[in-house]
Amino acid sequence: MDFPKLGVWKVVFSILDGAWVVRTGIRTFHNVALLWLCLWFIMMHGHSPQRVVCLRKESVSDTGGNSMDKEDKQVRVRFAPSPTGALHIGGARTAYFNWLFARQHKGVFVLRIDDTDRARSTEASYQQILDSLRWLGLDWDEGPDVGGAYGPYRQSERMSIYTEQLEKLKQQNRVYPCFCTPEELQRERELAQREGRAPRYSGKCRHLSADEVASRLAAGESHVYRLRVESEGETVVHDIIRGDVVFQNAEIDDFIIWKADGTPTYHLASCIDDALMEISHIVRAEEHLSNTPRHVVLFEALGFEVPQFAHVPMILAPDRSKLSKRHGATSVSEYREQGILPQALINYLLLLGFSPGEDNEVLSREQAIESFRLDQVAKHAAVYDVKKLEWLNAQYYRAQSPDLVLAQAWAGFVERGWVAPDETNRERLAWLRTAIEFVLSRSRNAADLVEGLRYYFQPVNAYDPTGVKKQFADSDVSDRLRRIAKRLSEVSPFTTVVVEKEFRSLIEELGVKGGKLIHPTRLALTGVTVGPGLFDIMVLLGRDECVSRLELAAHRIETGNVTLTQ
RNA sequence: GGCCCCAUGGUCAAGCGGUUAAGACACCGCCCUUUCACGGCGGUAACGCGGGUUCGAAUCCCGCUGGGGUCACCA
Repeated sequence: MDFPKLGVWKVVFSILDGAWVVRTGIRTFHNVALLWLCLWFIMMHGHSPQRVVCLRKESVSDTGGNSMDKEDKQVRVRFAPSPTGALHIGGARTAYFNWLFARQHKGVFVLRIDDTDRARSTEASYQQILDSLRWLGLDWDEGPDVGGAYGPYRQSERMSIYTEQLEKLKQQNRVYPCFCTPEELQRERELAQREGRAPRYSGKCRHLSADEVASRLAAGESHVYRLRVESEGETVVHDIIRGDVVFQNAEIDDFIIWKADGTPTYHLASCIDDALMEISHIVRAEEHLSNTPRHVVLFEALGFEVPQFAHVPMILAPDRSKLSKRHGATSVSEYREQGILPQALINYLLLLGFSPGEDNEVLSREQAIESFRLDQVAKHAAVYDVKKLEWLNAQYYRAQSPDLVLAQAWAGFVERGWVAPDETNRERLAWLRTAIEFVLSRSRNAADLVEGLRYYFQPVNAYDPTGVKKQFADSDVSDRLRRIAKRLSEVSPFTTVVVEKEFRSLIEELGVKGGKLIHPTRLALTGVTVGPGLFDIMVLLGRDECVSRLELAAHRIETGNVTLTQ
């Protein structure tokens, strides 16, 4: 929008203002005056109010578009975990946002392993991170295992590249060797802390004479390299989520970019890789925001273009502290072990810090790609809520077909001895499928399913205590159970419709309320008070089993053994 | 402590100067039902505080408070 038009727009908006006043009620003389002014303006210019509204809508859609689409530069984003532990849910979300952004812009999602810390990096962690990402369905286009034109993708394999870039900086006198020992620096930091100063490097080695540097280097004295940072001016980080963030250069000290052991620090390696891998947008956790001015300075020192940044907020524990082990599951693999479905976890992660709009919060990966907007990611940290994750999991879990659930749960069934590993009996499998179908709608996860299925496979050795109090209390309850058993033993065919008919006729004969028979029967048959429809359970259990369980329960009630059994 | 970021119900989160301040989870009722779950209907519950700017502020500005991050030869 060019400048002269702005004035016109201002007037247009004033008119809209006036229209608002009319609708919301005229309260003040001022508003009345404004209304007349508006009417006058409209008449003078021959605009109807509808026309004006129309103009505004156009202006909104003009400025509301996604500016990314206009740039033809390819989107390249990366997720760069350090293999020093499991993939954290915070990391998973960062990876997901990167992935979404890449997929949405038909860009490239790069997986890079930031393992410059050789002491803490482990192969097991590397494998676990890859497994977790795959499980979540976050596929990468370039990475250590799949290769790509910008490899290698493990920093430990890129040492020659870093050395080369360091040489470049040395030649341009952008860095200088620093001989201060860690202990010395530690002492200085502590002193600064005590005196209330910012703990910043003093610059002691910055002005060493060329001779001294040469001789100390020749003597093989241990040293690091620091970047010369201008203390004048300011560095601006353009952040897609937060807008411009300004840092005074005086706040940035001559930070270390090369360690004494001859390896680059994270800052150096990361910037070199991002530049050389032509990363267009760095989407990473908020904890890096404070480091970003250093990175901007580094990119510039290296002579590289500065990529765009987006710092996504952190995920906090319910007490608003940093998420840690004591808050329960924090890694993707733990959720996986707990029976959380990847679709559910990924969906939940999206909702943490982003609102897809509309009312639907249960959305597929494809819908997520479509609705995701990086610039609309929340600025504030989110507290994670297991309850909502579990609810989402239930949504996905129940939506699965019984056959799929059967396949997934099979190993667990075998382990419990509920099915033979090589079961091929058609009736048995169909029966199992039906049992699952009835329990599935009442299950939030695999553990619920197992619980709901238990009594089909195991004898009832305990009865729910509150159920006993309520349903087994009547003096004639054991007698009723025996009569039910007797009646059932004569039912044929033993199918839901027939069983229910017989059951209900017995209710009538006895002249009691349905619940008086139904509830004790359920408890006798399953040991619990909840579950699928009673007649469905009966048919699945089979006539003989029902009869014997009813008689056993009756016997236990009569002998007072009902609460003692284990 | 310096610097940086942030602030709407218990939690997630709409909102972009005029709204009865959405929606979801959780919680509480009611309905459905042989129980439970699902589902349906309804309810409780929020703009951290103080100053401005404005006819009008959750929305813009300043301060405070609170939370978080960072200041490593970790990433």
